[in-house]
Amino acid sequence: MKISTKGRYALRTMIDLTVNDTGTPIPLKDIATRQNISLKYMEQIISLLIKSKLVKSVRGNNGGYLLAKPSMQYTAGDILRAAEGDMSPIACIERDHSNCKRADYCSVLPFWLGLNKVINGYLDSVTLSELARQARETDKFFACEEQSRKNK
Amino acid sequence: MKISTKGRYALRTMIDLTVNDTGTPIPLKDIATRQNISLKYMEQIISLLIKSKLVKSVRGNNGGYLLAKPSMQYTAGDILRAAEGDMSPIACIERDHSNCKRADYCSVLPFWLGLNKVINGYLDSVTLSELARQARETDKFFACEEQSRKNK
DNA sequence: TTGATTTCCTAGTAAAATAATAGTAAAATA
DNA sequence: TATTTTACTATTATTTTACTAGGAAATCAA
Repeated sequence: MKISTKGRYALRTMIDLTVNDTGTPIPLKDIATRQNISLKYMEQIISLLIKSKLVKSVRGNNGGYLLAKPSMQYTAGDILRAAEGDMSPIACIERDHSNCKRADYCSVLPFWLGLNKVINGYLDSVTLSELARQARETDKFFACEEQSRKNK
Repeated sequence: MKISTKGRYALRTMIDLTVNDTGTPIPLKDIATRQNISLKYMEQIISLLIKSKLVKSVRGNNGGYLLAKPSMQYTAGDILRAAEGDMSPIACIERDHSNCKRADYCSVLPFWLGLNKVINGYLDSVTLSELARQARETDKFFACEEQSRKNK
């Protein structure tokens, strides 16, 4: 049960956008360089954030990306759910839990719902601004990179 | 970030062993039939539980499997960690978090450690006997089966 | 001691997911 | 018009998942 690079890179992207915010659009190339992530892969990940309206984009020369709202107003859950699609630990309880036809009979469902609750509860208790603050405190902004193919 | 069939089947196996406990070994064939899971796949999963000493096995005719201790003394975390290998949300913090060389500089690590804590804290707050009780209360013991290949 | 049953162990494999790479079109600006 | 940057789509290598398969070893009952 691991969070994929999509989620982790998305979080780092959002933190980077916050920490390096100057009011003008930040080109993805800058973020990719700072975070040492492939630009092309990054494009796909940020497109997920665009679709969920977490970031605004400006095309063309001097274009780039901007947070859609103040960093206080994002939770880690918002970002991870946008990137990973869903943060529920089992398929049965994605979005509406109308997924599993056996839900009415499933004796384990309450247990999974409880797990889902503590996970998303925690994720939504942490704001992007808090993550950015911690990143600013750390001298340089590094993030865990294990499990990416590139670094093996 | 999903729990795989290994973890889910392992949990169902342990619940089945508890609910159907009579003191004598329960053959895996019986569990596989009741739970509608491939016997051969089940063998691999229960071998993980054997290795972690969660169940005892008796070979030969009239053989089968037994809980190694009272169901009160297992947590869902014990079972899922045995089956899934680890229940930490990112590789950096598996077992000892000596995995990631950049741990000292990682500004996101505290966030992931927090997530890890709420996940495993929850998993360890639920006992097998509690899960078995809920299974007994439900008329028939069903468990969610979505996401397995067989059922698609 | 033979046959049936059951665990144990290892290898193989199809499908899906992951983590990218690649190319090109469209927009914007200088 | 050249350059920069986002936007979109396709392709691909690798890994993981979820099995299937076969046979050895142990145990018991007849």
